[in-house]
Amino acid sequence: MPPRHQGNANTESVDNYLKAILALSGPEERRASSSSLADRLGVAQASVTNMLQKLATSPLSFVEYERHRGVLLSAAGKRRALEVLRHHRLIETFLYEVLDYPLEEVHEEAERLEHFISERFEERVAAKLGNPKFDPHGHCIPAMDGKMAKQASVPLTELQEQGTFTVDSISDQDAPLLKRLKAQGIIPGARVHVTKGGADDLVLRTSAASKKLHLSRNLAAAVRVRSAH
Amino acid sequence: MPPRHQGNANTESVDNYLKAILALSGPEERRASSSSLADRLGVAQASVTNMLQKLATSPLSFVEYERHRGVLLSAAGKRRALEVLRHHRLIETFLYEVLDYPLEEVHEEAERLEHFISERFEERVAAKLGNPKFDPHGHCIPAMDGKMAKQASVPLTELQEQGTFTVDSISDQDAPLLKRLKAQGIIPGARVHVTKGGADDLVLRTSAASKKLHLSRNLAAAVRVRSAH
DNA sequence: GCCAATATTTAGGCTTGCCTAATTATTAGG
DNA sequence: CCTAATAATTAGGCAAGCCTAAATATTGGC
Repeated sequence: MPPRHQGNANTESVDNYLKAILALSGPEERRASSSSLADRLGVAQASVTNMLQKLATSPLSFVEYERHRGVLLSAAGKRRALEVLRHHRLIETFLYEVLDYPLEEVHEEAERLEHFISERFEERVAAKLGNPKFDPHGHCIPAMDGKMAKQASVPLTELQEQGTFTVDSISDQDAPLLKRLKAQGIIPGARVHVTKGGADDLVLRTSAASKKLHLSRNLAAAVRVRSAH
Repeated sequence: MPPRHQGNANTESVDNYLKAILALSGPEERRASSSSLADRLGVAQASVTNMLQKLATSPLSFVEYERHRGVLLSAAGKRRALEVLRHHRLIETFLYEVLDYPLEEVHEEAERLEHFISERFEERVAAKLGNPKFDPHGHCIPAMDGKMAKQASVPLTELQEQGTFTVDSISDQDAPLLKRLKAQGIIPGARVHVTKGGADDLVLRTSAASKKLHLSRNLAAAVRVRSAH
């Protein structure tokens, strides 16, 4: 059979570009620069330009791209990116809840599998888990129609006042770091009392251990909190 | 980072060639011909020759290949093929047992995912399932060390005598066909009484429905039985 | 408003794995 | 045992995605 050659299909690589654009655009949907994409994806800048040109040209038109001006997801692109994100977070939840993975290992596995599961798999996993709204890092799982709740949390590093907060989510980007947070009881849902809000040395207390904790900027940046109820 | 370029790594494609060679070699470990591989993999013969040459040349040496004489798995190749087969069958079992997939859908999903799961995933799934020995089609799941029980069953089409048998396994290759077998109660473990052994029209009775069943050659070839206890 | 620093794009190449068409081996029949 | 049919290989190409190096835009500082 001749290759489908449908412009530019849903390959793993395309999915990864779309996901990266989604992440870099943020809630305000800023244009993402080629270099930021190259950074995030770990490829050369030229590769990014190349792919963006292909994506922009493709009849599927996942992106709106202008030379030297960065890129933005189209409606179709956003839909696809959110679908992959949904896959990712459902898989993470599944690995954690059903297969008892250690929290810090779910991301890497999900990153690989998200590209290859079928609609049926997605549906069955969601059903098994009771259509969860959040993954084990506390991140919101996009609904099937792509709708996703807005984030009302703030990184620990940007906290304005001291006080008591609930851990909303922790970053999945760095496994060893995540493991350290976990070891100190900083997981989604945990209560933290922040007693010193310096940018470089955050002091807090968790409800688990009553000892004071010092968080480096690194660690603190990986934690988002919201007001405690 | 420079590409690993380690001769010929464990790509999806390589895995599929190794699996196909394993299947075509059979228990007697016959040499597999290029054309049979091309057939099974749905690629051109030239593609097979090409890949076999690469595999044979690679330092990993997964195969023993001789021009015009077909190919055989090396110890390393067999090890790898059995690992992928283990992945495949564990995933099938998992989809069936844990995610409640319809039997006829597990194969296709497993065929895709088998290449991408980690060792951890394999280990966790096996644990969750209690280290199963058989997949839902009745096929033996290779152990971690590659050991696999010998098959003591025979296809319905090669039955010498009439009598009562236990369904050992049913083929996973053709989903619609599998669905028809399932609908007639012919699934692993079912008891069948074969009353007429003609090659083209097999007549039998299952313990479920007491009506007589006629199986076409197609269907019968997809069923393996063993003596009933 | 110009120029250097930085960001981006173009040009040209590479590997993987596939393809078709043409060629060469092997094998089976008379 | 030779030839025709069949099987396998070689030759030459293509698309996807990546790369480096060279060229070109954009931008911030003076």
